[in-house]
Amino acid sequence: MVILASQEHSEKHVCPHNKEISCGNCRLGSICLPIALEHDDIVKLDEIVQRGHPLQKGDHLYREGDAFTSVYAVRSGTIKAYRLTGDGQEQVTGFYFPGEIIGMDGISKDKYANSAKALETSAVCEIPFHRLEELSTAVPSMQRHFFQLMSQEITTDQQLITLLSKNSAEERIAALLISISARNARRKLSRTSFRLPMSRTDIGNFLGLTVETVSRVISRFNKQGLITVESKEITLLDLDSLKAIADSKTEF
Amino acid sequence: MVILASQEHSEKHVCPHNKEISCGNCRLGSICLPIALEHDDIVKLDEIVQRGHPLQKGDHLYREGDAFTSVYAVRSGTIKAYRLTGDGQEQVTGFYFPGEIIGMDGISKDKYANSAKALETSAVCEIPFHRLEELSTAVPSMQRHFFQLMSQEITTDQQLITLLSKNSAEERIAALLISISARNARRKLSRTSFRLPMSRTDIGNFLGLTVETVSRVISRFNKQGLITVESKEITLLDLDSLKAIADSKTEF
DNA sequence: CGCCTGGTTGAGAATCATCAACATCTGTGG
DNA sequence: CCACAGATGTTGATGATTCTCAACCAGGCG
Repeated sequence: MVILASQEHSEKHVCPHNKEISCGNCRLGSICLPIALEHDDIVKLDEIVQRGHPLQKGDHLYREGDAFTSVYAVRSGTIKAYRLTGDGQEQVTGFYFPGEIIGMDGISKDKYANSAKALETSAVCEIPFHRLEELSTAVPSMQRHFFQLMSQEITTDQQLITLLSKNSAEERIAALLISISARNARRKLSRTSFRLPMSRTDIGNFLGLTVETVSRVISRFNKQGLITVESKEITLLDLDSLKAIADSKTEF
Repeated sequence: MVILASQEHSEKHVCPHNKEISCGNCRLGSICLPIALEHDDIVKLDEIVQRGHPLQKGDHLYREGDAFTSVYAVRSGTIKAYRLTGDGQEQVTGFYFPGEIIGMDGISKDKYANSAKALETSAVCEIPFHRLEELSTAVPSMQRHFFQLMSQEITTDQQLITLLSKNSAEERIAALLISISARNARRKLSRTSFRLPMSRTDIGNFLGLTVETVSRVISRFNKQGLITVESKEITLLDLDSLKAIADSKTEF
């Protein structure tokens, strides 16, 4: 809160909801596009990126099956990606924080394989894919970077596969907390204290657990003095222990 | 066996182990590269693809952590991708059949995130990535296609996530059998009768189950008359029921 | 021939899901 | 501003699916 307020004062043009932001001065720039682009290339990128698009909590960015047109960089807020199983159950496939790219699953079939929904008020940069393709052809470092982003998504998904396949409820939840913590750190936010933007149901859904189990494990972590919980506000008191639990057998 | 033998007679130059094969006459062509490439472009692709590379059962194509240089198209045989968890356990992340591409996980960090190991005698086409990048820059349809391949890998991984997160042991195994059946069909092989190239351990590892459960479920399917099993030879007797089990709640 | 890996089958244990009751939070309208 | 309703979260008791441990079997290779 304090952080946001101070930013609004000191960096008027970098407010996440300000349309006049550009890739060149975006404070997330080095996260979502950490490439050594020439000035001219950044200008080209700026030209194709469509900003604005403020989403209210619960708004959909796109839905599973919609025609694929764009990928999106999250600028502020949090986006949840999910798909529906045969019987209409939800499977959360990822949470996307500022600086992360969402929508790349749509490329292969020309329609989105997931739905994307704002968990809180959020802003995104829309990047029309056909323009991105053109730019990638023209600017090899852009192509390379986009290949890398997609590859990253693959490895992230594979980590989740491993988590779901091998780890206990406690390990999964510890891993999620650590993951959020690390992603906060990347954005220069607190590594130990944050607000969970998603519901317990979403957490369970993402980690392949029921709400009840999520609730119980979080309570247990709380009692064990590993974390402090106040509804969605979380403080990680013992990062090392949590890491140990998350990586489980790593240690020895 | 019979199929292979007849192919060797009728199509000498299309034998999977024949180095003189080219992308233009590869009988998998339309699977691994289903693009409308111009003749000239196919020639260019041919120039960068390195064939040969016969792998014996157990041979590694690359190992987790190796410097990333190439992606590979499986030409014959089966490749298993896996990563090691903290404590050295294996997590199988995928099985790759002829016509499928493996290694794209290595792009993001310039080193492979998985190890790739031949489950039987296999042949692959090596595609040096920096050459592929150049070709992608020069030939937009090639770039597009490669984006699609990576996106495909993402959606495949997400399907596995859903499977691991929501489905019972029976559902997972039915889904795997159906998946293999479908991939066989794509290669014009039998949809109902095939040899499983992987061990029960690998199956369990892939599906997040123990060997024992895999064995029990397969036995049960056998007793129920859904399949016939003779060690690794599988015949799917009731494809529809299996599909129903795999999609589980889809039906109603 | 016998060892060793891989696979099958059984019995008991453990984790997590399910069912159910209750608490808390949110936001809406009086 | 309070009261209330619906959604969200917590906690408890019970049960099912799957894991673990263990014995045994089969087949391939030296």
